[in-house]
Amino acid sequence: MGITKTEAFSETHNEIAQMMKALAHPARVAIIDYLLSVDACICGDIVNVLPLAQPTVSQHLKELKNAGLIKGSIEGKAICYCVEETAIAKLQAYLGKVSDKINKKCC
Amino acid sequence: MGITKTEAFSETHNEIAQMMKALAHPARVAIIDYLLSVDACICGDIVNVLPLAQPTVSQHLKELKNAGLIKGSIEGKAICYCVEETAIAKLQAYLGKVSDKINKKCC
DNA sequence: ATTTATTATCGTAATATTGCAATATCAAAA
DNA sequence: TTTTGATATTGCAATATTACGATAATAAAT
Repeated sequence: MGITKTEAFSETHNEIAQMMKALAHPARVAIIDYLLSVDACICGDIVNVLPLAQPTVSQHLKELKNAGLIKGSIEGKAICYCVEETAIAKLQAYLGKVSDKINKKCC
Repeated sequence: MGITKTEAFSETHNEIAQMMKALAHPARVAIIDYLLSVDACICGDIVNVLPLAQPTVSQHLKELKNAGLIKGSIEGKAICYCVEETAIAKLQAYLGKVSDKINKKCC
């Protein structure tokens, strides 16, 4: 099939999965890293930094935005992107809970 | 195409992406959660808990194992799975770094 | 040795993702 | 208003993922 049985899972599980999915591609991880490497919003040069064509980068940016991991504000003829704190915090919270629950009596 | 340009990205970015990908499906997040909900290794009933057929669950378990997120040890005619601390720690470390770098002078 | 219980693999269909060329859009600048 | 520069959208081909029925493999129990 290729279709995920979304309805069959809890909203939380779906939400976490969706954010993880946004980071499930090296290009998107690279984009996040690049946005953070400069300590300001980035307008422009994302495309020049990545080994991908402009439409492909645009697509990846869209996915990151849809998942709520970055936000973009129009700045003249360019668009400034930066990382969304909230989403990262959510992922951290989730992994924190996972980490807490390990160690108990397992393996 | 549908093929990721893996070689074009750093090893780190690829490694992070791969682990994120393992959690990029609600079924796999649910599996992790279930493994943690019982504070011991789980032999058996993973299939009964998930709304998916046995082959599908087996496939998801395989992906989690390949990504290093869980480990499984043969226990008689069953297999015991539990979450791999190391992988979770790596993801936490990554998100920690991301989180640290935000906040500076952005948006 | 057969049965039983549990997990893995194979094969396959349906859908999703990745990547890019071509093209469109949109706002500033000339 | 035409050009220019930056990003988005469309369309398409190649590959990946998801899901499951059928079947195999494995090890304990009978």
